[in-house]
Parts: sequence; structure tokens; C-alpha cells
Amino acid sequence: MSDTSQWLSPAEQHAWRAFIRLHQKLVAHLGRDLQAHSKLSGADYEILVALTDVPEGRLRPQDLAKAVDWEQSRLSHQIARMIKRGLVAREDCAEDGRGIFVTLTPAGRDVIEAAAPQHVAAVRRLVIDALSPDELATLGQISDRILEHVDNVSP
Amino acid sequence: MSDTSQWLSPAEQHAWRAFIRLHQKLVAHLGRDLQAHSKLSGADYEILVALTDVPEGRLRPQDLAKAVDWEQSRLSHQIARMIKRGLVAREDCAEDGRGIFVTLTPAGRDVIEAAAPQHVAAVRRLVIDALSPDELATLGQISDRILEHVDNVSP
DNA sequence: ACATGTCAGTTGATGTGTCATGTACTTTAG
DNA sequence: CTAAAGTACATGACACATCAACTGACATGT
Repeated sequence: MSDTSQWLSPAEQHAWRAFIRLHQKLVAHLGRDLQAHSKLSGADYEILVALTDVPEGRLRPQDLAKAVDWEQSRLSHQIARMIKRGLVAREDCAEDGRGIFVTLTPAGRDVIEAAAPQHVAAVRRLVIDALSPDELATLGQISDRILEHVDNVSP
Repeated sequence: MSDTSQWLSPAEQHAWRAFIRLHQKLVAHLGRDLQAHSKLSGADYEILVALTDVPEGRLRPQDLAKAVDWEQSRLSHQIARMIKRGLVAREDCAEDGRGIFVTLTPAGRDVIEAAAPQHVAAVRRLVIDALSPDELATLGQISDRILEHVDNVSP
């Protein structure tokens, strides 16, 4: 049970905590920004972006879930709330009687098109501007590396 | 208002999305792990760690909020829930009639001491092991850099 | 035809985060 | 001393996430 790697070294702990703290701060900040300017939550934004990323502006919940890396149930609840606010709509799926399409409404498209520039500007101001292009690239590479590692190590 | 930096370049976008995706995956993973092994949420864990980090095992909510970088209200709700489960307790504060102390209960101490090695091992397995020491140090530096930048740029 | 298993998506219970507001105590100004 | 302003924390309402259980549709073998 007791080996050299039971605890994190100070350097490891520092790096880890800084990483966690950073993300929390960024998400909180960007979320508030989004809410203030566009009445959207971060979750709303993700869904709308995923839908605008595809030419028809509509996706099966399965594919949408893959695109944003969410669980089915979370997505279902989220879609229900967004339908209530008129941002997306449900459409029946001809090919598969159990399936549906989630489609961007015109209102939803307006909202995301209004919100995106603000949000991108905030990301740039908070993150991109803090780093040199090299550093940013490094951050991306390290993130990719860990992501791949996590996917390998865990089911 | 229209300048070259209204959108993110593909490289910028890739780095940013990888970073966000990574964090989401890690938090979800570690949260499930913690819940499965110790019946603790990530939030519970943070609070317990902050309390064990201080010798007396008790803190004013103010200081606790600073330690974990949370809003006061979130902390208050969290404390209320943890009291119900017997992990922490409220103590009156002699110096200031409005204040309280949040103190670690013996049960709370047992729980965190049982949970910590598991959690640390998971962090090591998922993150630390994915990187060389150099890369990890770089990740820490970059995180620090952005954190400082965010604190400067925003109130 | 129909029993069985699987798949797409939904729902309800419960725990958590945020915002606005409330309560009680303390500090300060006059 | 007292009225007003500020501080420390709590609370209620609501948005959100997760888990397990559910509904209805497809697919297959007999």
C-alpha cells in the first residue's frame, strides 16, 4: 500500500490544482458573460453550436450527444428546456420510428448568431491573449495527450 | 469592431476545445470514482481537503470560501448538506456573534482519510502518468499564466 | 404470429449551483 | 445613545446534472 507514488509531489500538486482552479474560473466567467449578454447558459451554447456546425441544422439526439460528449439523459432534459424557450424543436424521424430530430429554430439561430461573437471575444480576451501562439499550441497538445490517455485507461 | 480576431483560428479553436473537453472528462471521471469509492461528491472532497489543510480542522465560511474559491451562498448550501450527513458541524464563534466555524467532525476526518489515497491514485493514473515531468510543469506554468491574466483582466 | 432482447428517447427523484433576498449582529456617524 | 450602513451567513426559488426506471419501436428466432 505504501509506495513512493501514494501522494503527489509538491510540483505535481501545484500543476494539478492550478489546472483545476483555472478551468473553474474560466467556466464561471464565461457562463456569467453568456448569461448576461445572451440569456444563454454554457450548456445552451454548446447545443446551439453543435447544431449550427451541421449544415441542415438538425441532429439525432444520439449524434448530438456524441458531438458534445454528454449523456443521453442530460441531453434529453436540456432539449426539453430549450424547446420550452423556442430555441430548438423536435421533429419526427421518418427512417426510425423511435428516433427524432432536434432542429434549430429560426429564433435559436438568431440567438446563437448574436451570442457567438461576444463569447468568442471573451475566450480570446481571457485565454488566447494570455499566451503566445507556441504556448497555446502546447496547451492543445498536452490536452490532447491527456484526453487520449484517459480514453485508453478508462472504459 | 470588425478586426481579424473576431473568430478563432483553427489552431486556436482546437486548443480551446481540447482544453474544455479534457476538463469535463476529468471532472466527470474523478467525480464518479469518488462517489463510487467514498460516497463523496467532488464538492464534498474539496471542502474536506480544505478543512484538513488547516491544523485546527475548522474555518470561518469566509476563509473556507477563499480557500476553495467558491461563492458564499454555494458554500452555505454545501455546508448545510454536509452537516446533515455528519461530515462537518457548525460551531458558534465567540469573537463575532454573526460568525460561525465550520469544523471537521471525527466522522468527516475518517471519510476524507479513507477517500484521499484513492482519489490521488486516480489523478495520478489519469493525468500525471500521461505526461512527462516537463510537460506537467509546463501545464502548471501555462495554467498559472492564464489564471493571473484572468485575474488582471476581470474584476 | 409472438416472445424476447435491444435500441431511442423520456421521465421522476434527488443532489447541486446561482441569484435575489432575508436575518441577525456589528460598526460608524452624528 | 441611536439611526443608518455594512458584514456574516442562511434561505427559497429556480436552473441544471445524474441515476435508475420507464415507454414505445425495431429486430430476430422460433
